[in-house]
Amino acid sequence: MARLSIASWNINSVRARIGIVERFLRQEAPDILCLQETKVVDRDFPHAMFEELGYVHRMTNGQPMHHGVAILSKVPLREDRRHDWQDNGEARHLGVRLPNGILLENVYVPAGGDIPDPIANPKFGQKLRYYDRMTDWSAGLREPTVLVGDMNIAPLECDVWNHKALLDVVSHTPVEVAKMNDLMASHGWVDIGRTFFPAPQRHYTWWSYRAADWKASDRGRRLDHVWASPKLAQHAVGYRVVEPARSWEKPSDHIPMIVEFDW
DNA sequence: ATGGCTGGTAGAACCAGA
Repeated sequence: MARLSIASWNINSVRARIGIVERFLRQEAPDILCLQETKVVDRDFPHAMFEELGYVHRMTNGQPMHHGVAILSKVPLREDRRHDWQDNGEARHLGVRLPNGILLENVYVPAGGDIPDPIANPKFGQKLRYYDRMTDWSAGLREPTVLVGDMNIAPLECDVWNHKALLDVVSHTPVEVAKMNDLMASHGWVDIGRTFFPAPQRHYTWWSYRAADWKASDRGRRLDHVWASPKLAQHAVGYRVVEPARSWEKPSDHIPMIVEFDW
């Protein structure tokens, strides 16, 4: 049995936060780190720190200004594919095959704008269609797969600080939750986060920058997720988040998650 | 209490995030 740890973090600019990414890697030393919202084109990706810390296998899928994902790894990676589930050229996915043959999918789902109405707000419709296309892909998936990333939906009542107050807020609307449930059912995905922190436990991964004191108000949401194929999920031996990272210097508004497998 | 913030990029009374 070999142990492998995989971290995922929406970093909100990898260049602006290279210092806390290094702090995280020195402290937690995951084998693989999946980043979302890198906000950097591939030729400007800050490779040096990762190289120094032994993350010598790196794949990036960036674009100017927004979005962007990357996988930094101590173990070899083979690129599998880059899905464009919006079909608009945005850099939101990177899939790789690990040395043991397992697939790792790093996803950054669109936020969906402010208004939860696809007519008034086309971005919301795009988000729903993104889930539909992911579901089409997932339904045909036959291999053991780990899916991590910023799914931009907090599905359970206990995934938000106030269920009733957020029912009309993009990320927690019933139509979004239904789309996420369809996606989960299409492959039998196991929600590793809730396997290790069962509902109704408090478990958040994001807090707005706009709160005067994120910890005191604690108006969090669980937007970031780790999923595994049903049989693979039985090999998950650990899952944790690093909540103190939300208070590190110049933090991301998301915190990192780490999942460990024995296989 | 949907924004009181933040980053990228342009050089803005900008955009996007969620």
